[in-house]
Amino acid sequence: MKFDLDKLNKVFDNRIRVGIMSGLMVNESLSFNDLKEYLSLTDGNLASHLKNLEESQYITVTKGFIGRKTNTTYSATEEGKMAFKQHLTYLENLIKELK
Amino acid sequence: MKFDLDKLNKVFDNRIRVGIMSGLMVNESLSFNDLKEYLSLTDGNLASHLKNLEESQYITVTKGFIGRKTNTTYSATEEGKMAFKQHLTYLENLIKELK
DNA sequence: TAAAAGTACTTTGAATTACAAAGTTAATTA
DNA sequence: TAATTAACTTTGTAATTCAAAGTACTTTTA
Repeated sequence: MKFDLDKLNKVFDNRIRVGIMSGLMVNESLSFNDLKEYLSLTDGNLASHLKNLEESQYITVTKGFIGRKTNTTYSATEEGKMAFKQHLTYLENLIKELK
Repeated sequence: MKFDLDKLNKVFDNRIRVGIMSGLMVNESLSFNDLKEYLSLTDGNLASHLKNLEESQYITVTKGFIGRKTNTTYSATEEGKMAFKQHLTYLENLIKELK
């Protein structure tokens, strides 16, 4: 039997990106500061993981305002949601096998 | 709400180590070559991930023979099994929340 | 109106991690 | 005795991760 490593998505091989994605699966969108607080990260670290997810086309970025303050929000794309679900499904199957 | 990153075990933040552990959850023990074939890895890469898991005390190493050939086998420790289960349980809860 | 603070980054640099490839040791089989 | 096998270790490079500092722009506060 072979274990197909490629079924586990490399993008999600990181706890922070898993955290971002699960936030964005439950919430239609989250702001930079929401995510920063949600995950207790520094600006730079958060920004770099968001960039990674954006480059993978798993999230989209929308720049807007709340009142007069800038407000950037992030949402999971359909592709991102599917990829994340697939990743979790594969892990879920692992779990089942182990029981 | 906060996402507790520490509930996701850093040791399992890697596909190869997840693969090794799930192999060792299902099989009482596996040889170096079993694992090498199971995961399609080079010797060096496999050895380094095994070392990581051993240092984390999640697996044990037993050096023996099959006939006259050397045969090293690896097994998950109780601690390793628990840690891996906990990791997967936390992911499982994530999955549930997303449904 | 000048200074301080907030938002959302980017840049820099260091530390850690991952990985392939080659080398090693010791036994074994052709 | 030469080649093969097992299980590594070493070496070196590339990629990843992360904090901290810097930036640009706007807004609020003193």
